[in-house]
Amino acid sequence: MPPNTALLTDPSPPLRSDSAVVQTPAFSPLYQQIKGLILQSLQAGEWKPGELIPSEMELAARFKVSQGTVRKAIDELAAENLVTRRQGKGTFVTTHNEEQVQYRFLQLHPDVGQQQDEGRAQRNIMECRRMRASADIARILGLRTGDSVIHVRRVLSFGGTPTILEDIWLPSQVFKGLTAQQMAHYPGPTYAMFEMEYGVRMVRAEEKIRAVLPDTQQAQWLKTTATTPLLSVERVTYTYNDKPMELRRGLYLTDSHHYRNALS
Amino acid sequence: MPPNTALLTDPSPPLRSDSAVVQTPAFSPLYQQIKGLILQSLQAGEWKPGELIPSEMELAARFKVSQGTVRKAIDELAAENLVTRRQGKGTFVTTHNEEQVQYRFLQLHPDVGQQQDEGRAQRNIMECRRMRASADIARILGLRTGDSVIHVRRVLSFGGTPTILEDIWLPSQVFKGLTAQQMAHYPGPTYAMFEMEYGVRMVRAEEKIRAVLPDTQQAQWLKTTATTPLLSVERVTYTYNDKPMELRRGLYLTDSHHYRNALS
DNA sequence: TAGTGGTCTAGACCACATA
DNA sequence: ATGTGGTCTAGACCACTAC
Repeated sequence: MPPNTALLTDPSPPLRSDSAVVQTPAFSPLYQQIKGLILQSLQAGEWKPGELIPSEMELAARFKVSQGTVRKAIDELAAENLVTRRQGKGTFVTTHNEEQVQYRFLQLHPDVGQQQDEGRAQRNIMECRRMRASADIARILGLRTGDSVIHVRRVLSFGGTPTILEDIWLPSQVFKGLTAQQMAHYPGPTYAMFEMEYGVRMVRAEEKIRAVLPDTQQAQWLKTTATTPLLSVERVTYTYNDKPMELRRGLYLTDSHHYRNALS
Repeated sequence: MPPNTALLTDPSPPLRSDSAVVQTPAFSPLYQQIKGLILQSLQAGEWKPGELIPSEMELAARFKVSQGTVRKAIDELAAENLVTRRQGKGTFVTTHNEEQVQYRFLQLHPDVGQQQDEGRAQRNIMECRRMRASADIARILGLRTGDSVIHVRRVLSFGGTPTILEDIWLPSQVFKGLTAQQMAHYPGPTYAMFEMEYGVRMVRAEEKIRAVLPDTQQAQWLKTTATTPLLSVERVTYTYNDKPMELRRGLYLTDSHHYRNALS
């Protein structure tokens, strides 16, 4: 069988939404096409977060390619943290819940002490209501100015010390009916709640970090002074297809915590 | 040929310096062993930064394994940025020089403007001399308190604006004879100079970030005020075998720049 | 045209988990 | 005992680069 023609019988239109870059005649290796098809199934919710996806052999049969090709496709998905392989058990859809790697996107760590003790952060929801998106928030979320968004403001405390003040904006259309109760009482990461309650899987994020001083109101919320410098962390969180689904603007108190980053 | 026995004829002692974790009888896949051998050659300087390493076929013949096994070993080295593959040309030892990805470890980006215009940063060396390592610097660099280290203090300016104040500590034994002239006048990243002049390849780094206020002296150097919050970035840079070879403590002015980070 | 890395296949066997 | 992913091999062909 000639390569690169196998999947043209598949009823999926050639939606190559990679980027706006002009590509050469769009050569795409077979395993990339397979990866795209698996991605579509993930997006469509055929397999839900935490669930087992079909074995490599099954997928190979389904797509009429060799197991090795499916393997390479899954390898890339695993490298992007979209699925998780477990030897002897199978391949699972990655979830923000029930891993030891909870709080994947939170890089703030205590200066001393064992591990991510953040699991038991106290959440204080100060606000949770719909509003109209300002121009810059709309732009970042890919909405139009004035579109409805949900605004959440909360304080996270570790060991009784207020440490993170966060403003979160979410598109109302997707997170319809989100309440302060949900934000406060869901056991586990907020992103796990988004998966369970709204079927939204956050797969990656980008952060811009600065040093700032809080205004008096912010300083009060964090029980600190207006002369205590804070980390300003703006996070844009993306779901499938590089679609932005959340904007967070956080202020981190770094007296006894630090933001950790590994470079390679 | 039974797998996992192929390389025992090689004159390399089983230096498995992975971690202090107790491992099960130390099963190691063939490709990992190959990876280790290639790594040893990189460390030993058999192939220098920027140079072409032997083709997959040659390495396969040398190690008496299949090309596919060598490929998997190189795949991992490429994923760790230790080598760079270029289709049709070969596999090259990654260098901090002569890439478009210069300044690999510098995450500070201008808020506006095209790309990493940082290439033409002005470097102002304020200090470069040997000193005795304090307890905490010695600990971080894996030295003993009082061992000789070279201390460099410099200011980086972008477009005429002082933006980064950095203190750098390096083990004197390795960077013997480093001068302020070298630090100031080498064209290209400092890490490229370390490769060329001292044969030290920095392969990864870890950063701890906080928000701080400068003291009056630091504020003067950055031509700012003592009430302007700054990013404090402590970077430990590692060469092969997870050996720490540099400590940097930087203060970043984030008025018109931000620290960027991608999470996945 | 020759050589490189990149893709694809097929089959064998190993390690791990579960029943 | 069975099924999963993990490793290893061998060979074929493709795409890119250089000569």
